Amino acid sequence: MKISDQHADFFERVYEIVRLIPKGRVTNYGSIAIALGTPKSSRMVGWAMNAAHGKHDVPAHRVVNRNGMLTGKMHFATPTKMQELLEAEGIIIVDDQIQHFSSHFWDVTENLLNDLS
DNA sequence: AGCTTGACTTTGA
DNA sequence: GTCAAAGCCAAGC
Repeated sequence: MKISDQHADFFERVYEIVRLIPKGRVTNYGSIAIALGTPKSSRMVGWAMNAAHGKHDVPAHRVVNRNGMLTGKMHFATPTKMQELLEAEGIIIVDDQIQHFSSHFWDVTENLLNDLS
C-alpha cells in the first residue's frame, strides 16, 4: 500500500511509514504526521502506536518525541522494553533520552519523496 | 451528537 | 535556555 493512499485508514498509513524506518534510526511523531499530510495530528500518531500493539512488524520503538525522549516506553510490554530494543540496534540511551539524537534521526518526508517518485 | 483523553508540538512569556 | 498554556484531531465512551 502506498503511503500517499488517502483512502487507507489513518492507523494503516502510520504503520506504513513506521515500517520504513531503518534499523538503528529513529524519528519523531511530528515528522510522521507531516508525511501523512496532517502536521497537526502528531498526537494521533502516538495514538496509532497504541493500536500498533500486536502488529509485530511495526517498530514502534523507533518513534520518539521531538526531543528524542522515550515518552512511550511505559506503553510497551515492559517499561524497559523500548530502551532495550533501541540499544540492541546500536542506539545509546541515558535517562530515557536518546544520545546524539540528531545523528540517529531519520527524516520521514525525505524518504517519502523517494517513495513517491 | 457531545465530551474526554492523549506514545505531541508550537508558541508566548 | 526554561516553563506553562493552548491547539490539534481521531477514537472511545
